[in-house]
Amino acid sequence: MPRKVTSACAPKAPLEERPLLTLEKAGELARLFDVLASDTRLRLLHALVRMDDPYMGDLADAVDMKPQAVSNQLRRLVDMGILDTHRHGSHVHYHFVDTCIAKLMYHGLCLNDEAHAHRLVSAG
Amino acid sequence: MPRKVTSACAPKAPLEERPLLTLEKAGELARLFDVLASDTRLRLLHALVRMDDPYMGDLADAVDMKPQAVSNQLRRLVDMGILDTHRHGSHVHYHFVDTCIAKLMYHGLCLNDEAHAHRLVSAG
DNA sequence: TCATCATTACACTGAATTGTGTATTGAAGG
DNA sequence: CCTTCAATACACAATTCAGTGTAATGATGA
Repeated sequence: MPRKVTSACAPKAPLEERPLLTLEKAGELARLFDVLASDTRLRLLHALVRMDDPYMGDLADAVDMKPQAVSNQLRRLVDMGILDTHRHGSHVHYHFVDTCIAKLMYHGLCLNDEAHAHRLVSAG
Repeated sequence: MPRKVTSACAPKAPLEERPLLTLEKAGELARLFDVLASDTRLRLLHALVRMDDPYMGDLADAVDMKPQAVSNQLRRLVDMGILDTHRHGSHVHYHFVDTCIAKLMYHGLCLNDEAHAHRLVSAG
């Protein structure tokens, strides 16, 4: 079995052709989106994309929040399998396990911009 | 006003090149993802993609939930600007305002599948 | 107008989440 | 060994949210 880093999402059957999401599948997916359903986590993830191998303190500075709060959220992201860590001296660095989550964030951002434009057009 | 369904998201600057999300922007985006951070809403949206112009009762049947609960969630989706409604007799039909949200769901689903495969490979 | 059914509004309960404050762990350096 | 600082664990208070049960609205048909 080839050891391959997934950076793109494999093409799958479109939504219309899939059987209705089971409760279990829907629950998994909901937990995934829930990761991105927080302004704090979104900003942390964005900071991670922008910075090069930052450690926790860097991220706390970037989002201007207390280390405890940032550590809490980062731990959630690690538990979810979104991020991974490695120590360097007394500092703990964070990095993405899979960049797909960033792509998802990007898609959401585009959609949000679209919605804004749409509203401006239709509502004036 | 031309009746046009927007189905593609405009290309934008990649995440790395954008300034760090402001609290406001991050909040908007978080609310967007929060819509998809619920197994019930995901299944309702999926049912909407699969069915042709369903009304509330259809959707309640599809997800096997009480009409009140379904109506609550649908109302949230309408308030968010994700769905729109039109009456047909005593029935209220729901449809997407913009299919981008479905694309986002699709991306999330792919990512979830990928993560599963990944886990199977690395953890055995 | 009246009866009936579909849909929605409203108040409520239980569960989950976030950031805070405090205490603890862990590593670097004298 | 001891001090110092980074990072985390833990309990707590405030907030948010989903589904339930009941009541109200709205349309259909006699």
